[in-house]
Amino acid sequence: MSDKLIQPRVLKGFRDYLPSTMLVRERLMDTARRVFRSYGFSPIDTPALEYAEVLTGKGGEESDKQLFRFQDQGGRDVAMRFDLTVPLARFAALHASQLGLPFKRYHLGTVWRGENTQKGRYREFMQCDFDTIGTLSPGADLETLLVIHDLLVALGFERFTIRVNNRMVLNGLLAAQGLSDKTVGVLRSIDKLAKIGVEKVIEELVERVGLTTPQAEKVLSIARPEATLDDLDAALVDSELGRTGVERLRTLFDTATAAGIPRERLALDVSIARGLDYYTGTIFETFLNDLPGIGSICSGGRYDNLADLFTKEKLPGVGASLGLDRLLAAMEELNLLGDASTPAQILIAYFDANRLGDYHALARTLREAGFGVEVYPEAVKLGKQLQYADRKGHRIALIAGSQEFEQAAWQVKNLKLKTAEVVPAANLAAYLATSLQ
RNA sequence: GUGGAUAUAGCUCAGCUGGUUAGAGCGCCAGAUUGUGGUUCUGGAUGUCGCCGGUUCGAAUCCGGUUAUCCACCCCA
Repeated sequence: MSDKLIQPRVLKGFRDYLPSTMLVRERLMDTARRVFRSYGFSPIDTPALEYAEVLTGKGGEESDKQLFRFQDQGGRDVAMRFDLTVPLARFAALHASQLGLPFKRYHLGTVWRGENTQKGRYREFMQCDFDTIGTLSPGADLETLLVIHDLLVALGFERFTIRVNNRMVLNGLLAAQGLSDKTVGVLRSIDKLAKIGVEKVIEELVERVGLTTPQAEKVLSIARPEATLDDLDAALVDSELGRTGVERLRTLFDTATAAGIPRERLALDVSIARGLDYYTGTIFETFLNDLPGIGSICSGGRYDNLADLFTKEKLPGVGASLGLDRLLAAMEELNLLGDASTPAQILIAYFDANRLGDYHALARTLREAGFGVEVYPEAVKLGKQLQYADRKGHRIALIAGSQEFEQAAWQVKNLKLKTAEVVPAANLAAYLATSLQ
């Protein structure tokens, strides 16, 4: 053998997933799929690798810088997808004629960004996107909000806030004052509101963005967190665009409430900007109340011109993206991850060395009845097998030796409750079903 | 991409101004207990001190580089 070993390692920002993490990760994915499908979204998939020109140009300079980009073996200029929205635009432009509009799809996929890492920020991570394209209706905006809400609830969260904004509001305000060219700078500054406070933001708007003090104060009058829709209307008397945005927000809040979304989970927040330049209307960001610092775990919005680069056909859309791996990091931080590392709830002990066939016969019967069952592979002493079951997170251990086989019964040990009971083989499946509920 | 901090056993960390065989707690393994797990007791194993190089009689300790992680900026899921 070679005496020089290769160091086992992974790239910065890339990670291995152990069973205890992966079990949760797959459960989150299953939940997301279930919720998306329940609203009628259909699955699609697209390649991880695209022509670089497909991915550049739409997300802005920042995303171009973060692309993993290289030449393939045929000399083509290619890049790893940076998100799932731009590939959707390409996909929709390519297949528009077969899709039928409006088109609702979901897409769970890995994306890659060459940015610096931090907790909850990786270079490879999974996004769970859902979008509705081909309609300008406020109904689609509402449905997007409902999906975000129901998704979070289905994932087991209760304390979260969906912050809602509409890009027209700020754009309208700035346009009315001839400040349209300063939009990006203004957004960047007011995005820091929660971190650095009102005064610092005004300072920055004046010194770095170049607004006058009254203009900066006007911007802050609508961007501050306590602002209400009525405040917005008052500030936007001379901007039709801005008032349209406020009207959209009002409709969204009203219909969401009518549809049964608890009002305390929604917040108006004109300061959320979203970096990606393609959003044109409604914008969503979702924060966990118990861990806001990790950032938005589900973001999205309305983009009315996404496919413009690829087709002359008008393809507006609205949707959002769940950051599965960031959510996972948040759950780890909040101690919401279980420690089970097996998907099988039942372990059958290999107790009597001559009964291997009997143990596996029972395992197969129980699997047919829908249980996850593992048979311990070696006939080692019982204590060791139980310890294994305990550590792996099996909930039930089934044990049978000569005594049990004589009475056609199984000892059922509940590892969590530390109880044991002898159950006739005929009743076993029913007994397990109730105790595993 | 910019600035800063950190890197010692599976985990959390100690190791003072460089000095012989690098430590603790938890965990792990074995036994007490050859039909029963998380408690207790007894015993045991564990480390290229992130990696590469330099200074030195001598480096976990000092210096340089490198890689990774964390924090801030930027940005974002």
